[in-house]
Amino acid sequence: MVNFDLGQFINEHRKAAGLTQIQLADLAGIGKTTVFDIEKNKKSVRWDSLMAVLDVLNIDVQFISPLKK
Amino acid sequence: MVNFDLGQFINEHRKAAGLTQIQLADLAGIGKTTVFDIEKNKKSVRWDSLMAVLDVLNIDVQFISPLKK
DNA sequence: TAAATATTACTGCCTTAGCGGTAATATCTG
DNA sequence: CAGATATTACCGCTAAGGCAGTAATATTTA
Repeated sequence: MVNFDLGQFINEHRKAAGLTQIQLADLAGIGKTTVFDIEKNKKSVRWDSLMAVLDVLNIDVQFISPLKK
Repeated sequence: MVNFDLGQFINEHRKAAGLTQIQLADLAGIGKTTVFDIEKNKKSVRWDSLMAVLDVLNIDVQFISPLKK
């Protein structure tokens, strides 16, 4: 997961879903600017904004640690 | 990953690491208030703040989707 | 129990993410 | 190519996240 390009990952999934940035923004309930920022790997976006996008694109998030849970 | 309690997950890892909230905040380069908010599952925190905490605690993030990568 | 430490909560200030509107490119499509 | 569509970029405004300081509880430890 080092240097993982989340922006590109999301971009690919958005296009695979046949959505424009504006459509994705509307579905996620956020602004188009934020979608653009996320795909450009802006790190200071809000966690819930990112989650909303991942949810629309059916992308799951997993937290892995040596202290397996 | 439905209804995953990230706040508690982080709380457990912080204690396993023997860190107080203030120590974790300092190591992550963020304020103690933010660490508190994260452990309380505040969703509107910034993505980079959360990442900084996960990094200190050696927790990896993985994004999973049907369109396997 | 008492003292020390940690967590939770609240306050006010400052910074900035998020936003829509707009426009300039870039890309797709007939 | 020309038109339509999409992406990228920039602009101010506003709401709210982040912060240190402080204090009230809660927890731990001697």
